[in-house]
Amino acid sequence: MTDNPSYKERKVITIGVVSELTGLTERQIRYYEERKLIFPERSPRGNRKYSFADVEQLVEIANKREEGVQTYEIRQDMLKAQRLRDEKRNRKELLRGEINARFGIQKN
Amino acid sequence: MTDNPSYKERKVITIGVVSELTGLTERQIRYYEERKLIFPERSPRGNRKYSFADVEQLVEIANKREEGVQTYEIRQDMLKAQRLRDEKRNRKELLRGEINARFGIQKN
DNA sequence: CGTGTAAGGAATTCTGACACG
DNA sequence: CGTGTAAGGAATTCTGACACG
Repeated sequence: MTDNPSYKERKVITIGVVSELTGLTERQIRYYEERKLIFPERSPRGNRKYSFADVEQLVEIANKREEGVQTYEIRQDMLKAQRLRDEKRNRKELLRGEINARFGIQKN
Repeated sequence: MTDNPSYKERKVITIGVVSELTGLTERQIRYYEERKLIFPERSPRGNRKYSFADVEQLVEIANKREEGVQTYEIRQDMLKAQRLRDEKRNRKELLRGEINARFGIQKN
């Protein structure tokens, strides 16, 4: 209620706390950012801030890494999943557009 | 899913971020703790950690303060609200007990 | 009472780099 | 490639205290 109720997405957690939460070292967390697996925000001074969603993402990355999956592969999988989500969304919009074309504009 | 999905209650936010989020100074935030209006956890070293629920609580406190309400009164209101919640819970349990006494133990 | 501030110290975080493998 | 570590600096946080009102 403060301003945005999506507690899961708000980037408010510092790297030290993320380290505690995930069991990863700060070095690892920064490295995964370098490999474009995670995208923290920055405070005015430059301190990284993560969301709970980021924390979960990091746990998944950690699991993959334990299985020996390289960061490059993890990134490829992420991109693929992203593409699938985008396509799905696009198909939905396309369908909506067709419906509107035939039956006219209507809310919802 | 990491371990506890209650993002709203997890105490993971440092005082600096809470200050940004609420607009309160760190001095004020610490003072409200001294007056028992807010109860952060502590990191191993002693750094305060707050939840989103705490942040919302602080915003409410800030509003009350702007209206001129003193911290003591705010605390009294909090305690009263807590008592009401407790009583409600107790009445519920009492009722459950009576039902069980008459109709025997049953789950739920 | 509620809040600002200067004080001193300890822990945090950041970046770039060297190391190993 | 993925991670550890020492390096140096800047920002963060903590406590206890003095100040004002």
